[in-house]
Amino acid sequence: MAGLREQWRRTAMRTIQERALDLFDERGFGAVTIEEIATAAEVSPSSVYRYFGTKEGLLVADEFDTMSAATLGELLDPADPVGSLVEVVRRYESPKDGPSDAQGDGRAEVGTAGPWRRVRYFFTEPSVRSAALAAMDRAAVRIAPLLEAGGTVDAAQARVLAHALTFGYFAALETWHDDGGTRPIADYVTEGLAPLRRVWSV
Amino acid sequence: MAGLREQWRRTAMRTIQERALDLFDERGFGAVTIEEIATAAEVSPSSVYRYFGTKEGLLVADEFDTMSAATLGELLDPADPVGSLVEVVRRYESPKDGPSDAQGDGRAEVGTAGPWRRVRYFFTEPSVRSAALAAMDRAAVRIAPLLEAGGTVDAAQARVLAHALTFGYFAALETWHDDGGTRPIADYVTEGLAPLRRVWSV
DNA sequence: GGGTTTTCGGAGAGTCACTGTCAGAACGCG
DNA sequence: CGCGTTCTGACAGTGACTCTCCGAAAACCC
Repeated sequence: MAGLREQWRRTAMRTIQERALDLFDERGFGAVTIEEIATAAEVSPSSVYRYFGTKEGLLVADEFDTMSAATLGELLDPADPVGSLVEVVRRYESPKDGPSDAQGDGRAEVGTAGPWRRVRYFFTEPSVRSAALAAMDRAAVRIAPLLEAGGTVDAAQARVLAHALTFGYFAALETWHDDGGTRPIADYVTEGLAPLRRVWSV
Repeated sequence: MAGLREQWRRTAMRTIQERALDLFDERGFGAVTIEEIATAAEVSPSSVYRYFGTKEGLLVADEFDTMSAATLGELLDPADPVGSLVEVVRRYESPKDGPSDAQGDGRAEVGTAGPWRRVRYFFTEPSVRSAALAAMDRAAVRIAPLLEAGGTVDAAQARVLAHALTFGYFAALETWHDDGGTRPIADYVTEGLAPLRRVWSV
């Protein structure tokens, strides 16, 4: 099913991202060129653009972008979107893949390993932050119709609430980052978005 | 008080923006270079960058960015931020400066004149949209501490709610734009953000 | 398994947004 | 009018990003 091409494409993308992260961590985002990343990953600069579109795209690869509408619909409960969001975060933030104790030294720290390694740049590099905001916006556009299907709000309100959810998540993520990334992200989302729950309470 | 320099700077900025809008409307955002804008406005490209930073900055000149914290504090009521936002929009959207009937033909249309002329590009040019999102984000960062001072939420929640407000406004603005821009923006904000009011209701 | 089609990565050239630096000019002030 | 400050324009440079073309390898068909 997964052809050779598709398979190689995935591994290539992962290695490109890892090499890029290595270079970014070493010398800073701005001081690394696409050409250097391409050389380090043993691909052409063209491929980096084909895969990720922009330099920021190397860090902001939105999982929601590739997620089908059906899958998204399963995850999100229109009656309790905040709860659904927390659940998604909690599931994605599994101990194995999460940032906690990735090096076995008993300490969790932002940017050491796991899928959250890249998140650090969301809040330190302005251009990356902007790209992350754009990703949140795209997610909101896809979530809005699902909220509308819930029934209690119209299309315009669903659009507003979808943005409130995704960017509220972003804000919670920043608080998590500012805190040093030790406690689970899901906790920050739960606490930070608590006031928003009132919107959907009877 | 306003020295000659400051005065000339302001008029220069306005003419640059107007020339830029003219060119954008005529040939599209992507097809116009900074150099062409500079030539049309009879300034150097350096000045364009000095004034606006980026090409998108020509369209996304955020009023909140230049607004002092004190002024912002006066406008925003922590007990009813949604109402404050509606009030600010209503005041800014005065009939004279607004998009309504600017040509005296009895029709209001998006992008014909007034301060809302540039808003059209927020929702048609991806890079401009991204810049607008970044401006909303900056506004949220400034608003958050004011919400916290209200007393009912902590810092993390204030950050979430500030983002919910600013990006909710953005969403309402898009609905307004999609509708053709005939009805007042304040109406869209009022209706779109209505569910968010529940957050602050007793 | 051989021939055809389709797809995809690499190479190269080109555009343009954006960043510095620097010298000169205009302004503000005494 | 003279002096220090501030702003402007000119210039060169960097690098992100786009576009096009070509060869190779995978996918498809028999």
